[in-house]
Amino acid sequence: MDPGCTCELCELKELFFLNLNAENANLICSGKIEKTFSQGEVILKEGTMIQEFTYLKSGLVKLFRRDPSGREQIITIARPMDYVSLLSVFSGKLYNYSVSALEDSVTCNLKMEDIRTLANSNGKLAFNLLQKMSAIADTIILESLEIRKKNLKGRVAYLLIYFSRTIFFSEEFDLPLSRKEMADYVGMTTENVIRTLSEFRKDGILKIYGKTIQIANMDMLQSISDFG
Amino acid sequence: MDPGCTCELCELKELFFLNLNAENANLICSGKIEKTFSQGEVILKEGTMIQEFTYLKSGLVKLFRRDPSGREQIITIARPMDYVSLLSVFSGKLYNYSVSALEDSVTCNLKMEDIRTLANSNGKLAFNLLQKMSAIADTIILESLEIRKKNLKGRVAYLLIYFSRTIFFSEEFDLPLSRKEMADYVGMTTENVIRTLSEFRKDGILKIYGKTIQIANMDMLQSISDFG
DNA sequence: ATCACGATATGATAATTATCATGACATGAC
DNA sequence: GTCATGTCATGATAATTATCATATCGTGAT
Repeated sequence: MDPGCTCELCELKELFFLNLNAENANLICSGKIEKTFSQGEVILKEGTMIQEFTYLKSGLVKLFRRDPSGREQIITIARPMDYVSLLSVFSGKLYNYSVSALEDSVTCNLKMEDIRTLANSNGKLAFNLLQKMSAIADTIILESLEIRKKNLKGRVAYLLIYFSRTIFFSEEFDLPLSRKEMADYVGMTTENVIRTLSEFRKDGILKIYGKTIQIANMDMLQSISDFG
Repeated sequence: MDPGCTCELCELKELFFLNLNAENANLICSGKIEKTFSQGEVILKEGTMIQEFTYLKSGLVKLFRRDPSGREQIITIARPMDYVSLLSVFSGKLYNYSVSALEDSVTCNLKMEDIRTLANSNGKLAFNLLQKMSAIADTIILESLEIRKKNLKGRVAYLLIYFSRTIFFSEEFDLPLSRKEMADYVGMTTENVIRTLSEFRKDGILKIYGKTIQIANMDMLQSISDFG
């Protein structure tokens, strides 16, 4: 009954099984393809056709786009249980952003056509997808607004707290991004990201060992993020 | 057969009639309530319960939220044919943004419960809603990313082009926002918005008569927006 | 009409942020 | 191993942007 979808903890699977009968769930599951990506590999490329619904099974990825001058702008970071396909998947024909692997990652790919057909004939499934999409879009929009209104220190503080609370669930973690990528994320220069991190270190807010960050004073960091 | 939905050009109505049978379309239409708002009036308030699906029938509105310090941050501007209810409507219980009227506006309000019920039982409707939401979220996210990466001049130029192309379809228009609101939109100070406008005027890019703006050199404005 | 008030406008100055330069330090290619 | 390359780091300087001060203009209230 479930030949293709043997993964544990697949939110998507749950979604389908709650809303589809065995036959249709089977259809989806048997059509899925898993793909493996090493750190740094491109998973989806801006401007290419949307043909699959891509779900992140393990790993960590960044969504980004490139402006005409070639500079990268990071939209968000996604971990498993978030959809990777979210922007434009249901509205457009082409991806308007790229996705690449920050850690070794595995995706689960379903045919867009299957999802479309099933959603069209199954209100509950479509409505659940709608809720998920809405929640994800909400998060990204609010995140973007937060970043936009903060000053540099506030942005770096916000990003560190985001890693700590949302991605790693720990006050000590390995930065998944280079300083340059952090800069691309929050819209500042690499030098200033480095400088700000150094400053936080000097102020005793952080302990930094290369890529490893330990938040030594979360209260202070939080207030910098809130105030900035 | 269509007692309550007599408006012309209602994208929403079209959506429903394409996907619902007469009986259900009727259910939706007869339950709708129209509300009129004067310029400046609050249509939806951040933090309140989401009970209605609100559609803008005429006028122009701004979506915004307020940070703890009381400063307003404008998320986007919506004209008729855009959904007003979009963020969080399907994902949350409370609005996480406010909406107020920039011009005298009329909204068409449907019971959230009705939409939810119908969408759950009608895949096509839910899928169409999904596509609309996805497109709107996309637009807002890309808009926000554009603004975030530009410098002040670029932001003001971007905003003016946005008004010209997307809202008013003319190179001459009355600004729907005060200088302060423009500042809240693009995340800069009121003084700098004013200064930038003055500079554009001195450079012959704009002609400014109070709230009335005429774009005299669109090419130049475009390249400032692109480059900035 | 006068008044009060907010919006618009401009200048001076301070703070923030970017750019440029330089060097240390890793890491992979060879 | 050496070399090249890219990341991390810090300082000096330039450019951008915010803050503060002040003045004008328009508009609604009285």
